[in-house]
Amino acid sequence: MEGHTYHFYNLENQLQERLWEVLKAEYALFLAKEEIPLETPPQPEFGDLSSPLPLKLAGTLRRPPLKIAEKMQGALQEDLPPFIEDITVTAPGYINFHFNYTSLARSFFDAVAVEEDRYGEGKGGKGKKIVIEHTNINPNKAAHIGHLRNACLGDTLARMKRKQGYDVEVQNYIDDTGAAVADIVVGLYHLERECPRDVPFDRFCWDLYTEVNRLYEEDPALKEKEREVLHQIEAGDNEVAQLAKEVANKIVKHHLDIMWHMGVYYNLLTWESDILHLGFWEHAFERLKEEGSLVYETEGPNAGCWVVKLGDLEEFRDLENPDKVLVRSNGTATYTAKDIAYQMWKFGILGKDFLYDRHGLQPDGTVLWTTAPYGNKMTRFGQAHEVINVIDLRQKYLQDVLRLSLHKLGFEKEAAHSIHFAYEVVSLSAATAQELGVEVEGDKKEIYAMSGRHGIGVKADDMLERMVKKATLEVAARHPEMTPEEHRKLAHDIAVGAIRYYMIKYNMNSLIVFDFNEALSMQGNTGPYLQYAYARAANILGRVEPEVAQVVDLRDILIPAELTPPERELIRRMAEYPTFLARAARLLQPSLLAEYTYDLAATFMNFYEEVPVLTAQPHQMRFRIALLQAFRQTLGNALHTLGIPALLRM
RNA sequence: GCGCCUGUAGCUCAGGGGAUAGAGCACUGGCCUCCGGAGCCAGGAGCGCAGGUUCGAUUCCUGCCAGGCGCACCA
Repeated sequence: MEGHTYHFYNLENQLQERLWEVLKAEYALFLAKEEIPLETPPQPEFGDLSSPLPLKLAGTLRRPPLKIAEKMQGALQEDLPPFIEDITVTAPGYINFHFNYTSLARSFFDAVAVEEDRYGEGKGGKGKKIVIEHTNINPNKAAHIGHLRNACLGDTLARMKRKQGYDVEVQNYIDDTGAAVADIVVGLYHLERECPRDVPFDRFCWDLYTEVNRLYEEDPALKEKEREVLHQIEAGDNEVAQLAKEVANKIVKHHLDIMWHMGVYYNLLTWESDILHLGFWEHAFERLKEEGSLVYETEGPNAGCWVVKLGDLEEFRDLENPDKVLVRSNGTATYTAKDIAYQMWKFGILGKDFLYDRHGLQPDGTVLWTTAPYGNKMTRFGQAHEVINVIDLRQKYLQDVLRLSLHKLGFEKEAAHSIHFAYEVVSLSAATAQELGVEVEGDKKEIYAMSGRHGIGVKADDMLERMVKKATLEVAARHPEMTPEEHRKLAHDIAVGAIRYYMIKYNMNSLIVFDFNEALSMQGNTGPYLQYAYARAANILGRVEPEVAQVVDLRDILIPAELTPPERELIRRMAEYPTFLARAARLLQPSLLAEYTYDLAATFMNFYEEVPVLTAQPHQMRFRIALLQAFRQTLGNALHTLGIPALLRM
């Protein structure tokens, strides 16, 4: 694509490219470049990177794999990236690439020197806008660790996509008109509960929500009150609706506060009440009726409803009643209907827009906007190429309905660009459930689901506070010279690192069984381990004599012809950062980047133990200082992508 | 009943058609005259079961077993 101007960037892609070319030239074979296998060999004798491609092709080419490997080896040698110094072939048919680490280091140093904190970024997303919706906590109670997983995943995803050049708009949807808020209003208004002065409002609501739901079961008349409140909220312009708005506002404040503590920021708050009052659905309804894609049923189970027919789609064929009702026989819209209108707005195809206002400045210095009943017109929001909804796996069916409905309603492109970022939920281990006072009894279950309705769950700020406390003890023990405030500040950053890493290190299909013991760990494969690696590197660099530091420049530092194994490993890992970042962003898989970053830190830890820096010979010391500078930059960039604070001391 | 997801070391998880399946925790034994021991090195132990496809399966397909979650004119 770019001729043969080699750069270590996407080292693997370049080798795939070369293999592809050779395949074309020698065998007139065309394979998808991503399908050309490359792997890290188990033994150093087999090189640094190798391909079993000949084995794969032996069948189709009807030749012994070893012969194919040898022929390809010959062709490959005619034009090699500078950091490949040798190609060997081993039985039964592997092509092995051996790096020239001095040349690789040169190329890598150049890139870091030029790009600095942008090292590793890509530009594949240039000119494309993505709307990412995450957090979306019902504004009726304190946030818990399940919400934390959602926010950490969503925020990391946003950071990764931004670093691929995408224009990312992060939205946090606030359902301020739903049953959840109504239940709190029932408690405050009808049961006349009051929040004690010394209790944070979100915590008070956590308990109130549980109480109200318990009372519903005992007293059906109270459940009637919920319906009444919902009607009043929808109608607006009354005392109850006002109270609901107040509740939602206060709770959202708490939610934003904890998320900001976690380093999670947003661009826009979208309020369901605005969607409601602006008539998003009614507007969409008219459009869809005009286009004839909605069906009015006159018979069958859905008689009297407007539906979207999903029965002929493969996903829904076997369902008992596959069609989705959007407008009930009483004329009201279902939740899915509103969701469709909202999704249409995100893509800029609704033909209607919100009004906007500044919500305020976030701690990172960016402005948070909000939809508002009496705001201003603005054109910058929505209009996405791609929409990613970060919602747990349990919503899969509904998200499928949403996407397929768009498809059936004639918005094929938008349907194809509607992505459900689905992740498994967080549950509680038996030990943690017990600690929270959940009745464990004799049923011996291993895991306990969290439940807002039943008040079962670990609150996000309890989690953070416990983590901070633990980290404070550690920091205070190590740094008696620092003030308690400094201890607390550092501990906070460590806690954020620990929690964020914990929340994204599992892949999305993996159910997190939350256990305090494990989650509070700061050893091994954890966030603080990454931060510790950074602090150690920074510590060495801080001890470099100024006159030495002056002469170390990544761009012209002399790189020894012979490098030690830990040096080579470190160079290789660092050079892989752009590849991993791009892959994690493309596959929407934050855990891949977490894993990479852990490997990078571990590789450095090994280097740290094995290779002296400040006590080495002058020329070697200078090179190793440069290596550490590059490491600090690379790890720092990776940490930034993960939203984990990089610390000079800890 | 139908659909989706998951079964890998004692525990929590990576990996994924190819050369000896990797981490962390826990356990055992080592490592500070040397840049911070939140660390490093070493050790034991594992792909749910049965078929199939393939030169090659832990990976792909089918069935079974076990667990989780979904399948509204609720939000």
